[in-house]
Amino acid sequence: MSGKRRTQNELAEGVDRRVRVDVQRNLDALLQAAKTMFATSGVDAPVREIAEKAGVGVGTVYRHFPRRSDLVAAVFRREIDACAAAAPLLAASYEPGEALLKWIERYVAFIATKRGLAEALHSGDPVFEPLPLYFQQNLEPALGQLLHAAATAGEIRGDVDAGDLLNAIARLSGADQAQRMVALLVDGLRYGKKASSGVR
Amino acid sequence: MSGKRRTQNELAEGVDRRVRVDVQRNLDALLQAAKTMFATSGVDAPVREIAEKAGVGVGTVYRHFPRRSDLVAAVFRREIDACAAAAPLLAASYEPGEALLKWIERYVAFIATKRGLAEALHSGDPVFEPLPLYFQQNLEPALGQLLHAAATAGEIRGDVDAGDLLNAIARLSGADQAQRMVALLVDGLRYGKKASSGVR
DNA sequence: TTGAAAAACGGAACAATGTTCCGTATTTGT
DNA sequence: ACAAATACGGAACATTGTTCCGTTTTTCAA
Repeated sequence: MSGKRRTQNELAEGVDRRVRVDVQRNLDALLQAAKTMFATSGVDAPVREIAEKAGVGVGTVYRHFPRRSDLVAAVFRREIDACAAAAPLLAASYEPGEALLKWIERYVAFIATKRGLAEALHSGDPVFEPLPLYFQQNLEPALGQLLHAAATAGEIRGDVDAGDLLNAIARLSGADQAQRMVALLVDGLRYGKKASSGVR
Repeated sequence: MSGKRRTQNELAEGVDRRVRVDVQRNLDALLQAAKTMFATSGVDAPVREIAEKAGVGVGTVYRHFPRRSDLVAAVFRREIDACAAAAPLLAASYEPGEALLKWIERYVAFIATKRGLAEALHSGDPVFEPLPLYFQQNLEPALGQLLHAAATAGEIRGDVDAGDLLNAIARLSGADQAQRMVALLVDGLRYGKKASSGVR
């Protein structure tokens, strides 16, 4: 016992203790429970209930997610990723205009299942700060591609900002008439398009 | 003193005791305080603070307004009325298309000053039930007139529902890019219009 | 003017929730 | 197997909406 092993409090930097198994287990259970809870009761589901459903104490929740919103963010990150990933797939399978429409449809469906998310997303509440950022960084490029392609193809006008559109749709979704309102917005996209090839 | 006067506990129906002066005074103070509070801190301002600013106890607040949202509703009713009243005025002073645009502008400004209202308005929360109804009943006819007039003049399409548009704008407002998004929505209005007379 | 009934008042007390704290239990590395 | 490190659970605290009730104010008629 003389080599370069680390006794208890020997050093402090560059450790590599592997993550404890219970941590991973609890984190998974938590994320799973939260996902279910958010889908059924909305993003305002009480932390206590989520913790209980996951079989852990609230302390555990808050150690992993300092703020309630961090949990929300974590749960949605996955689905956001999935939604973003759908863009290139659609772009490869359909013509520009069609791909754009289909992706928006997908996006609307995603937002719709998250009762209260759209509201929380952009409502001054500082607690939900991380979410919009992640949304933007991931969904904006995805939509941007589709938008650009469609504009190049002359299907829509070219001066629409992906971020704006993302926000607008998110805000519109959740309403009873969301479908119609989004359709109206999409028509707005076509309003000043340069060519008028594919519109009937 | 024998006529038809009511002694203390004589009858129970059809009384006409005039409203107590303190009631009116407190109600005014409350409405005023709430209005200010909502404008500065948003509609989520704590009841306690509003009560304090008005110089009354929370009990008084709740006697007048059973639910927190009732207070919110009362405060906004006035401004909603004012906004609705602006429609016929604009209609009389401008041509259909112009009047519509100006009113929407007015409406956007109104919504913008109420941080959080747009979100609360249509967010499942049963507490804010009375608001949407009042909005609809007062603003829908107002916008409906303008919409109809503009459609008749061929400035916009004729299949747009006033309620839908009201909701959509309310949801869009509050965002940083609200201006642009609403503009996009308005362009959507013009998309399928029958004639193309006044558009440059 | 006066006094009792009616109405309203203020704020303590209660309930629901987010968040923090800390004594205890679990896991890890030797 | 043991000690240090880490994580755990849940009680306790803070904030806010809402209810309750003893006290105060106002009204009305004599």
